[in-house]
Amino acid sequence: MSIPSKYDASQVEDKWYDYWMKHDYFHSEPDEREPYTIVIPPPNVTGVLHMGHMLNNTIQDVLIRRARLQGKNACWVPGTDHASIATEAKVVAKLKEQGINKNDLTRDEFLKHAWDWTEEYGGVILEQLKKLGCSCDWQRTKFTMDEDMSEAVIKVFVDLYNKGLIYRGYRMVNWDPEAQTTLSDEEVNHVERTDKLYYVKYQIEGENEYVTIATTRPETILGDTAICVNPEDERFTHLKGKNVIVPICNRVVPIIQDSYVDVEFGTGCLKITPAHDVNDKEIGDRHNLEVIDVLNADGSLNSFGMHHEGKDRVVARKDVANELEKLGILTKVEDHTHKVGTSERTKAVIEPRLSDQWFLNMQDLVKPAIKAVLEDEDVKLFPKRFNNTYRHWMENIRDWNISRQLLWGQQIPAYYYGDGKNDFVVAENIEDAIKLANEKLAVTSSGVEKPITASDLRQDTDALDTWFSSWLWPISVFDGIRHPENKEINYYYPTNDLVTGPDILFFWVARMIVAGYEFRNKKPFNNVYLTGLVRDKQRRKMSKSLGNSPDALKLIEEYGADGVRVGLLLSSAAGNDLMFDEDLCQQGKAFANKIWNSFRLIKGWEVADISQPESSRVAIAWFESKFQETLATIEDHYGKYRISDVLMETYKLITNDFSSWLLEMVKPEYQKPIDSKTYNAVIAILENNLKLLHPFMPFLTEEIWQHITERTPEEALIVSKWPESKVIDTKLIKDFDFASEVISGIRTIRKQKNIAFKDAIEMSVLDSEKASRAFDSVITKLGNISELTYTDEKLEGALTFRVKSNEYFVPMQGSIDVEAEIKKLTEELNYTVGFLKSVQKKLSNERFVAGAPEQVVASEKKKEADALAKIETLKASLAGLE
RNA sequence: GGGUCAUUAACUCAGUUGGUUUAGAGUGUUACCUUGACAGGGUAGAAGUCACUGGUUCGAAUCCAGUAUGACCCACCA
Repeated sequence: MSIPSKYDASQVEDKWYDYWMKHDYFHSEPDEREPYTIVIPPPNVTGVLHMGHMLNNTIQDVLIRRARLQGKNACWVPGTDHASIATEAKVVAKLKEQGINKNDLTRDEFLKHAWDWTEEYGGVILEQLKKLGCSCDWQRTKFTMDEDMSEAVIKVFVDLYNKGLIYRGYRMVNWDPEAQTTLSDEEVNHVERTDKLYYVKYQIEGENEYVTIATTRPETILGDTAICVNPEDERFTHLKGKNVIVPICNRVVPIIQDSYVDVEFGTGCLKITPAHDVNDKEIGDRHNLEVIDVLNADGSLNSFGMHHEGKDRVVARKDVANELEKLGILTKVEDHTHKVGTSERTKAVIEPRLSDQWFLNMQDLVKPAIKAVLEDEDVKLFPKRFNNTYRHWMENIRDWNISRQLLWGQQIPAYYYGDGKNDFVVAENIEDAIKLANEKLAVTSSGVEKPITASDLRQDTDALDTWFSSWLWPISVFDGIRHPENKEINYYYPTNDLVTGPDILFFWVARMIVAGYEFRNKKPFNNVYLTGLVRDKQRRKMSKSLGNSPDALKLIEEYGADGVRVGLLLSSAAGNDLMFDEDLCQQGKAFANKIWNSFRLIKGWEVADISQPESSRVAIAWFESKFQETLATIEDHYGKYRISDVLMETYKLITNDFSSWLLEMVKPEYQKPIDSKTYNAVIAILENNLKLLHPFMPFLTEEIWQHITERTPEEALIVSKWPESKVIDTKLIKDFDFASEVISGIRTIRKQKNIAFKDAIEMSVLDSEKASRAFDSVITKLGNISELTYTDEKLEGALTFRVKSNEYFVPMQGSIDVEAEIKKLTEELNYTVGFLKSVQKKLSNERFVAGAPEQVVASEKKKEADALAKIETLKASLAGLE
């Protein structure tokens, strides 16, 4: 069989993915083995793969494949999130294109459209993950709106309501006028921008005097119900108890005093609009002020806007300002830079708005989750510094607004039966609701009227926040809410690792920990690996809006999934941002090709029943130790989630130790056969290398694995066994390092003198080091030394080089460039003398000798002795030349 | 306004509790060699006052304080 010299990923990747799928290697069922579980951070069902997904799913796949090789029962649960606000926005936009207005549709009609959309585009992203090589258990694919998942959400809502933790309240919430829904505090981003600050004077009732206030939002003047000053502010003491006239609407409102007002800011005089500002609302509550809401749900002014009614708030702002100017009471306009809340999803400017919403009281829920992370380290965050962020958020947590004025999501299971504020019941289904409603009526009303039936009940029209379903994800994918004692949840939960971006630490990670303790009394996962953001070369965040994110599938097409995976992981320390550069994928691709060709070389050898050369024997013994050393380092890195370090170690092992050294050492002469003992050992080594590499480059490694020899499906690499740790022969490794320096020396001389490798040379050694001779056969082979001899005295008229204090002589015919030799020796001497000085400086410092640990002093003395010995040989050589 | 993190070679990053050579890796770069594994491979080399200023110490890239620059997070000053 001839093997192509170029590795072609496109020919290989789909083949092996199908093969693994066909043999169910991604699928997991509970058994007696130790489980290793990851639940995927479910991407938006209608989303497409971007670089962030590629990064964190590659990491998850690395972890899961390694666990599988370690013989654990590896289970990676994939799925998607219904992402209520984002998906609904897309559906609404699509309907609009078709000339359909959402408001003309019934709830069921709209949901039908949304489901159609989900079925059409949903899951595209999961197909893309397959291209990346992700070994998810696809039989377990979940969607946050699956019937069982929704049931769990509803059950949890009812449970929390019955515990008194969920309540309905008329509160100031974040209103997104574009999506026309409320948002939780976490969904609001504060962005800096420069607006106008308008100074407006209000007339004091019955007097020809004015007070001036400053506002960025003149349109809300129409909702003013007071003017407020600081009671300490002497400039305004004379105004106490007086009223002012609100411009335009000419409402008479009181001047009140509250210490909230900052004397320094603006005019020191604050207009109070309780309906449109959180602080104003609080002040209003303290002073029993009227609340006048001037805005409609879409952000336009309502009838309180008078002749500005119907105008959008932004338009109205200018118009009102103009009107104020005409009235001659706009005294000043200046630029003002401040932070404005915007919607995370729609980017619309958020309006604080009073409305009836559902809230979850977080105060007590959060307690076990704080303890778990910060005190017990039951859940560990990587990198650890996120503990601080976590603490800050958790300790300052406020009640969670969980209702959304959306249709796409789990409908809130509250049923209203009357007009009163408390005429509702919360139940998992309508039957329970009827029962509960009747019970409640029997208690509250004296005369029993006719019993309530289904038609008397109206279900709350709001849906739940998306995160109210995804916070259950690690539990609900195993049906642990509905059936808390089922076999799966008991086996797979808590999961092992969670890999996600720090941007959803609050949205999701923290809330999952809360949910875990509340509903299972157990953490949802042991470790959280927070990846960095993927940035471009100019350090900009990769985002759709900037258009700087490369097309994931195109990258895979060009470099192969393995190449892209390697490219992404080559430089991504946990929690640090990743500067993505396509060149790294190119490096990944070249690496794949390199491994492919090393395999080609081995496969091309003819094997014969001949004796094993000493050089091969020792080379193999060395590599086996080197491999073990690397394996130990790798295990350590894995334990610390230093995934890119794992990859770099593996990369060096394969390109340096394996390809550049081992293969060169055991390579038979051209067109001569290799002995079977060496061949078999090299194959075994190659197989172990493939195992280390498989988590990173699953396709390439499986391809080579299957090329090495015929394998049954059970013998596939993906389900083979991770290499065992053995004792490391450190002496052998050290001896080899020494030998490799000798070989380097020979190569340097060959290069300087232009001696072709095919011309054998002699070499003799003055072995003051008493160096190990274990690798002499290797030195002879790789240096092409015809005769290696040990001598007691310097060899005149030869080229020399030194390793430590050993001297090596290569006799030369013809003249030697004495000048160059002297120069070289002098340079080396100077360096060594300089080095000696720095060591001696330390040693002559009494306080160092007295203060430093014995071990350190000893090592410094050894350095001194080594340097002195080397200087001696250098000086002697120089003297010989001159 | 509060907080977290970063700043080491041209680039991307290591450098673990201060002491294994006068700071490392991968990529890139330079010179030469090589067309019998390798969209290349090999060999050798160049390249860094470890952001800055002080301090602690026998000894600091590493610990402390401050400064500068950048990034991110949190926060209801109109």
